[in-house]
Amino acid sequence: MKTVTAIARQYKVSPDTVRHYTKLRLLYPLRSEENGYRYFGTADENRLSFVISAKKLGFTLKEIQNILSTAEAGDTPCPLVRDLINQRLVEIKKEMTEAQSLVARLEIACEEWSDLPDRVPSGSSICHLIETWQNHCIVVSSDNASEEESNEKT
Amino acid sequence: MKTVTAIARQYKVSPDTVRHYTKLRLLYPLRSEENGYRYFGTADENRLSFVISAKKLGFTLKEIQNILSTAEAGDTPCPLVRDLINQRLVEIKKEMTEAQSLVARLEIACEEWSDLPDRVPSGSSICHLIETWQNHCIVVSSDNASEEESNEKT
DNA sequence: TATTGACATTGGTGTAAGTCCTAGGTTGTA
DNA sequence: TACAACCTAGGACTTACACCAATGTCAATA
Repeated sequence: MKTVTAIARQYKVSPDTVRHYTKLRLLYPLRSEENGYRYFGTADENRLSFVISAKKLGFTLKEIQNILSTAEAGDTPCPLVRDLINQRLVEIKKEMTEAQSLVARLEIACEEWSDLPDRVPSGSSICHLIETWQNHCIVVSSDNASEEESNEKT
Repeated sequence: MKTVTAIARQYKVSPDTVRHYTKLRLLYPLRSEENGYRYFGTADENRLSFVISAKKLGFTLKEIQNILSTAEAGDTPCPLVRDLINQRLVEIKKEMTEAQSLVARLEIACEEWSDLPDRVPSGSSICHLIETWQNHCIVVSSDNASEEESNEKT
């Protein structure tokens, strides 16, 4: 049975985060009748571990809540939760691919930026970094002109 | 010269986001004297494009602000900004590696979860998903016990 | 035993990066 | 001229916390 700080330290999150998750019922520690302290057991440790990982995959706490309560019902995931997870997995894979190319571009742009020490601000283009960035962007932005995602209300 | 909605639509963000960035001086459109409308030129388009990408790499708007103003000073990046970028690049590469293994684990755990339809809640372990998750976690969590990152105040 | 220091509690405020809403002004097309 | 689709400002709401302040608890030590 661990206290807030103990479990927080172990999982490398802040005590405030642990309290926050407890408030949202992602964790449900025992409560000492005596002093009101929260005490966390191994079930909570496992939940916390899952929450942390799921967050890294971009799930919101609400979604994680959803997944956990379904999971703890003991049965198979309901189609809704299955879809939620699978959608997120597809998304994150896409994001990772994009991030990879962005990393590459930023590395190039940043290098070229510092390799052009005294180029005079040449009228139209003031910013070397952005300029270089755009140069290495052309391929990406051209197939950017396609359809897909909108920014409507859900 | 594009209006808020026009540029927002082009870069697949919300008009509110564009206004937000404008308020933070990440973009600086012309303002019509007549009706107060914001009008964005190609320089702003380039900035917006950079902001969006940088955000995907996990930079905060404040950091992006910082990078942009240094960059637009026309010279090479100051060591501070260089460090900022390089640190973030290192971090994101780490995060991506971790995310990859998390994706793999979640896929496995989720599959096994739905493949165990009617296992009776067996006393101690109520949750199939978490259980499976933990099983595939052991390797990771064992070298988790090392030193490194703390959660102190900066 | 008294006193530290490091913990615990609640409740409240602050932050980032937006979203959403209200209330009203503008523009362009039918 | 009416209507849809835009524009403005301002303020409230959201998520996932962080950071107080005031106060209570506990274990070790002087």
